[in-house]
Amino acid sequence: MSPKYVDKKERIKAIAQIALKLFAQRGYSATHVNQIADEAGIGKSTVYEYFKTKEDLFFAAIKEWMFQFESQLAEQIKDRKDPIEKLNAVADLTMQWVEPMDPSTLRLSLEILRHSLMENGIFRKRRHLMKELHAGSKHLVIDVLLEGISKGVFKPKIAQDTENIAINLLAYLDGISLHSMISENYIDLKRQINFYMQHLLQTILVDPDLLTRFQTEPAQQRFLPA
Amino acid sequence: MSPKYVDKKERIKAIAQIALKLFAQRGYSATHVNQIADEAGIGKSTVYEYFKTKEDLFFAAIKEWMFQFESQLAEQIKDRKDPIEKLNAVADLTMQWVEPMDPSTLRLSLEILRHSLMENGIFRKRRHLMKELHAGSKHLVIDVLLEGISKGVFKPKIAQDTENIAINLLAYLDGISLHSMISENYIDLKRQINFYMQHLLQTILVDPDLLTRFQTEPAQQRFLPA
DNA sequence: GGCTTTTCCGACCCATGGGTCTATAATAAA
DNA sequence: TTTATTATAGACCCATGGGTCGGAAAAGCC
Repeated sequence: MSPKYVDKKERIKAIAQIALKLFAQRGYSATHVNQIADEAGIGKSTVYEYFKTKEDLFFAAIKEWMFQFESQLAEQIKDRKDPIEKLNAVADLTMQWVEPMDPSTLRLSLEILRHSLMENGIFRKRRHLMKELHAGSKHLVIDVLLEGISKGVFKPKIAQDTENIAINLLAYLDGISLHSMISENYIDLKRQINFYMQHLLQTILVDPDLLTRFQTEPAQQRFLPA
Repeated sequence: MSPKYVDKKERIKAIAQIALKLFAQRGYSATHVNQIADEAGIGKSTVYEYFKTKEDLFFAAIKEWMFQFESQLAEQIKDRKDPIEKLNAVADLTMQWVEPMDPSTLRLSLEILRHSLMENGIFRKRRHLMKELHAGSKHLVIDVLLEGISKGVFKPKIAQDTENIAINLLAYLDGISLHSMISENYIDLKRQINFYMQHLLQTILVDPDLLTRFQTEPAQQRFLPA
């Protein structure tokens, strides 16, 4: 039943994943540590063996969520060679996550937002830890940008701005995803993202003609459902 | 201290207003009935004299919030004569509520969203009561539309669609407000609303030339901050 | 087979906070 | 002034759920 040496990292990850599922279903305060332990088939005390508090567990769960995104992103980037295509991978992956319109995704996003906004929200208290949650994806994007520069596809002078560009892109994708999830009727996610990517590429591409390579349709703005 | 006969309606409203303030500050579960009672300068039991449960109180608070919007809307509509101007009043008022970027507004909106989405959310349980929350504003808009028709400004054939049009307008304003609050940087609320109103008016106006009367600037789309 | 270290968990603790009960204060009416 | 009625709140109840503790079970090591 109880092997003497356990891979703690693995165990923490497993518990966090189960917690993530429940938090996504019921929200933070309606999910009890007991339920998480039950779902994991272990005792509540065991959960507390690996996490100091419920808040820690929640934070770890969200971290796990973001890490999943990050590693999928790394995967996708690895699979493409063209820097433009690699940049596109970020947008594609975002759409893959949002598109299924899984309410869990929306619930989790709201929960994160809530805990960032509320006086005593968990992410409010740990603002200093939040950076590192985004750091992974950010660096992936930065690397793509740098690679693009060295390959002569992106303008050399953006080199000093890679971090800002990465942040802007990821923040935009976060924002537009949330919006899209909240009101599915009003936003054509693909068009919106296309629109942003166009502007971004126009700014950073050495040869704007390359734009046509990925842009499949004219990004006319349409907000209202037909 | 305690007069024998109290205006219950008034008292309910007063308590709901105080509750609203606290809910907006801390969110539902972090606001305790005790705090509400303290803030109101009354005992907790007194609160329970007027509300059966905390959930009832929350619901009443949100109702109060929406009622405030509704009565301000009624006010503004009364003050204008032109049907187009009256329709505009809805958009104007929405902007007035959202513009100050009061975090409370965002927090309340999120809380409502949350309780509509979560498995055991308060608004989930009372879906049947939700209609009546929106009914007031909806009917104000419907009346404006009907008035516009009878004055020959709006097309007669929209008469059968007034309710759908009203719902669409109010839902759009809800959605775009939320979006605007969430990511202040990306959305020019005025332009977005302008854009919607243009389309709406184009659809319902008898004489499209009247459009220029209210449209002050070309609604070019700009998403990215300059 | 002992001995030690690590893992696990059932039982417990206790603060919290939603909700109730009841005695008391207020006051309109007689 | 008395009385009936209503308003109020302090004290209480108790379920809930986060968090702790101490001991048992497992397993590596000799």
